[in-house]
Amino acid sequence: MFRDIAEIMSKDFDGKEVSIRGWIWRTRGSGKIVFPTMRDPSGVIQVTVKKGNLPDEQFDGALRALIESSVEITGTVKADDRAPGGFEILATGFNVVGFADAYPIQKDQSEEWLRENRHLWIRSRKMVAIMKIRHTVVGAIHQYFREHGYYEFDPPVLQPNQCEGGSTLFEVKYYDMKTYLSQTWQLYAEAGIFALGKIYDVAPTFRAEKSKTSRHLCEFWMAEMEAAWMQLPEVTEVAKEEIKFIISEVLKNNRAELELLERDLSKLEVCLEKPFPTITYTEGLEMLKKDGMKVEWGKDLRTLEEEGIMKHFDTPVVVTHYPKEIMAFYKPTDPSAKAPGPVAKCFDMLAPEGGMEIVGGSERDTDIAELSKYLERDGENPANYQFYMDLRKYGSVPHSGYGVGVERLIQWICGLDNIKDTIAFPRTTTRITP
RNA sequence: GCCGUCGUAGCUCAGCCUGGUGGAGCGGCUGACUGUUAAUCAGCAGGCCACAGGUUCAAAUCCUGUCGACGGCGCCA
Repeated sequence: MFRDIAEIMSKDFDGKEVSIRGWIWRTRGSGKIVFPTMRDPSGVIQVTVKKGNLPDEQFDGALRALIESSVEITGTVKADDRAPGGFEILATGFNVVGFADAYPIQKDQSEEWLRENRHLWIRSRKMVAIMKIRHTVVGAIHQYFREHGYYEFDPPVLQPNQCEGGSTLFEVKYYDMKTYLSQTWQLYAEAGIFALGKIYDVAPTFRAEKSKTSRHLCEFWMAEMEAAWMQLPEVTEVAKEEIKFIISEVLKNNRAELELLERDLSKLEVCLEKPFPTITYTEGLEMLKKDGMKVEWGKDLRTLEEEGIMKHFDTPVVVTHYPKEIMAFYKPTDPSAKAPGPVAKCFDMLAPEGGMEIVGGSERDTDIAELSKYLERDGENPANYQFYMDLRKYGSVPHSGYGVGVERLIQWICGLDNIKDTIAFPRTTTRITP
């Protein structure tokens, strides 16, 4: 019976014989003794292989096996202060299943090299920790929505229309026609709510933005929700509650991983203790003006400005009511809002420690004339949105939704410099391999 | 799209300013060592100096162009 390494790193196993299997993480040897440190998905443990304790050909195998060789080991667990982690296995059997070539990833590595060798780098302790946290985050999203009466609803990935701006679409050959990879599920979600009421999904999203930043991927996962009858004030509260739940699940399940990533846990814990504030775009600008920043009403918040606003907060913040003119066509004007110009019933959620946008959402416009006007503004033909307009003709209701950038959320939760580390195989403007 | 940085051994880099026989560390291989934590010590192998032109007696080094990678901005999640 093979056991997980994490399981045997305790006093209960001290002195007992165990078998493990995994890969050589580090190794060091002399003519008579070898110290391979083994890893498996659960953890690492040092193994001590002494000549004479096992057949000579197995000792020779231990001496010859390079990093990442796959091995089955039998031996006795011993507490030993000289071993990293406090426990080691004194080997009596060492069966090399697959000898590894010289491993290309060593101690001095450039970011570029690690991306070139991502298929191997995901074995690293750092990537394993991040992928385990990702597992918790995505699981929490499903759990949150299912426990709150939402149905999972899957939209098509191949879509004929734009939604967030035509220049950022990936075009796909579709028999003798052309179509595009999904930028959002939104148009289809707005149809789905008339059947299911409250829906959500977690799905891949494709945007051909030419963004070369540490916060952008061309292929990323978006966790979206859409709900009939829901209006802006309510939907922002749903978003806050969802994010809070995700953070609590990560803190509950992934403390060891966060510590391995050297994440300051207090930055996450404070988010469970306090409510997330809601401010308007206009109020945000006032804060920036008080800080001496030059800002102009009517322009979108830039990275610098989002960072400036978030200096005042240590939890995520919802910013509502951005200027109507700079928003996507489906975000409706809020006639009752007090602002220097027309503003939309929309919101972003900004993360602390830098002001990254982790959520974007809005109420959806139900006025066919308004929708047509703003589609034309964007150079689109409203006739191509027949099905979308139909939704306003057959029992229209107020409704709202938002999308969470899964990788952005993970990046902030893990405290990572670069979003490319939040996903096993990142797709960027310049990389589609491995 | 704009701005910036960088392409030299399998990896990480020095050398370039001031042109003159290509260097180090790590990794690999051989050998020594029965407690290593990025082991140590001795030796060996390993290079179209991104590519293409140009200047020069002579180019990794100077000039021009191309390609590639990375980062920042804008835009977005």
